[in-house]
Amino acid sequence: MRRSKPTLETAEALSSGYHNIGQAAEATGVTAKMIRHYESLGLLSRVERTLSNYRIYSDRDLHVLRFIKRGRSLGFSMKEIEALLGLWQNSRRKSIEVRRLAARHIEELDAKIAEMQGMRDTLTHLVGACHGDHRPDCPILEDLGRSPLV
Amino acid sequence: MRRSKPTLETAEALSSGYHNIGQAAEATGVTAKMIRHYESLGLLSRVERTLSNYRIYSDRDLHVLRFIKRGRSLGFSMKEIEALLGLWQNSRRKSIEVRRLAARHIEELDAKIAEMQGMRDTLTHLVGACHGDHRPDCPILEDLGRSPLV
DNA sequence: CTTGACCTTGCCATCGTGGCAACCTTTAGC
DNA sequence: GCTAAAGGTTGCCACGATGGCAAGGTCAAG
Repeated sequence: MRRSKPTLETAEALSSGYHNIGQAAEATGVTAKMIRHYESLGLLSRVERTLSNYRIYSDRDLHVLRFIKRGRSLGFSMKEIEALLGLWQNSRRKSIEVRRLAARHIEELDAKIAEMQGMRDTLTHLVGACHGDHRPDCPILEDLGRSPLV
Repeated sequence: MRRSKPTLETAEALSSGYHNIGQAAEATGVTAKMIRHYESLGLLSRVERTLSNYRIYSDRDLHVLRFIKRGRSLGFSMKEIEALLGLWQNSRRKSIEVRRLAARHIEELDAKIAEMQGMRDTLTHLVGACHGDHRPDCPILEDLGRSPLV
């Protein structure tokens, strides 16, 4: 069974509201590479293909990609984003589940922030104590090299 | 040329101030795995071996391992630690080089902290606006799913 | 001599992303 | 219609720091 229009389907798709991966990348700010990656993670349901095997994306797919991008920019892991996407697409979700997930993420952020602030404060103190000239003496190295550390 | 004491060398080494990898790990809090890894990165100069191919570590090696561990706990990358170790072991170093390295690291920490605080603040706001009950409505998902985002 | 603890090397996995290679398809210019 | 450029396809390797596992060698105690 031969098609009357050999390989035109790509043009068809693009002119009827669909986008190829480059257009999707530009429209969402997600690189083509990562779009394929998210598909492989199962975050984009059943991506359609043209006759010539090009991926085509609907506006809904772009919406999902922006969702992922926004989730990443808020520091969510791919696993968390997967869960959030599931909730987003489930009209019978309970908002408390979303909030729990976000609250847990805030806790993780707070822990990391506190850890890094501790590093920064220690380093700031050490840098302040280092005269920083041509001489070798340096409290920073003394801290790092102090033996037992305990 | 045969040795008079066949494979005793390991015991010899351990009884003359040297440590095998397990002892070094326990003494420094660095896992045996990571000790080998740091060696492969060239951070531990020429690690000695016993006749039976066991690594043996001097007190100086343990000192280096503690230096690395402390550097990691301050958030330095392995590359930065490599540089710091070089300065530490160079008696003709200039303290300004050490301070520059540390100051740059503080800037990176500050940037990451600011980024994560931004995430946390946004999320805290969203979580505060989410009633978090059995209903599906949720400002968190609305933020993630808001189309153009812009 | 056996057993268990500990050492050796080497490979795979994580997580999110980038890069490259080899090859196929579409598009634009001539 | 041919050709070249642009852009799509898959697949593999890399990062950074760490963990895990497997297969084998070694050591110390019973």
